[in-house]
Amino acid sequence: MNISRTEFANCKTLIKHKEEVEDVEKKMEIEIRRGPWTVEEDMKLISYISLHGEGRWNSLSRSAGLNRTGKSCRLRWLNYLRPDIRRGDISLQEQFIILELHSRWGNRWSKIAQHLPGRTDNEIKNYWRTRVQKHAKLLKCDVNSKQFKDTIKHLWMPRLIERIASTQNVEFIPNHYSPENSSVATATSSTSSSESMASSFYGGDQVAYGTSDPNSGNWFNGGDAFETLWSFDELNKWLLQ
DNA sequence: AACAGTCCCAACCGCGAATGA
DNA sequence: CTCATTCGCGGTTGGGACTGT
Repeated sequence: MNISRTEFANCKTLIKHKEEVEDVEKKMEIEIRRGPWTVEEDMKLISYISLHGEGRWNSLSRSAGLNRTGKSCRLRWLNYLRPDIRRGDISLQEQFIILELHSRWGNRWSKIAQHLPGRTDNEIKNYWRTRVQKHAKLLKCDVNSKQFKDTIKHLWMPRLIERIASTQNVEFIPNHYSPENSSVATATSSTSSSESMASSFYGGDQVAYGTSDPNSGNWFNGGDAFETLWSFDELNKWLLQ
């Protein structure tokens, strides 16, 4: 077994630390709060961060007077309380981006989330697990199988493009569009490939639409469940071809 | 109305990596 | 170099909401 010195040291530290924490918690009967956050806790966290900023979560938790772990505070802030969190249904465009980026990077939720302003990795992960995996289950195929990936690439994504093109004007193309990325113009017509559409939306590997205002009526809005894009029978027929 | 089954999401957990003393 | 602490990621789960019978 190959293990680096650092890894070995980390293992030892982890075990020792865990034992110590458990020991102290037992002895002192410290009541670390778990479960759903109360309004008061939220207010404490928000007001503390607005005054002192985020980071150093363990000490932040103590200083803010919260009987929570630093981890719990961080999660609550990042996934729920942050002011730039975008709520509501995942739009068609966002669905498209998730499908496209997942096909490239797999379960790299945080990386995918970087390309969806206001969406958290947790939200995207939940979306994938509840919606996309549900379809794979219905079709009785593995979500990582080539068959299912092909379904996404050749059926779902083109359908999404059609729907997006039919519901959006050219004016609603992403605001990072530039003349050198002229594929966008054709991408919004029904004959484009999903690849060119994808690159037009999120600018390849760069975060290209970070300036989109989540609250304005831009191309991000107008969510629509992708279940409405096709029927289950239709999907099944395609799979059996 | 009552119950059972399913869906969905907030929150937790374990782990590895990074950072600082 | 070692040890302690913190951060961030991906996987999992508990329970409320919703839907069907």
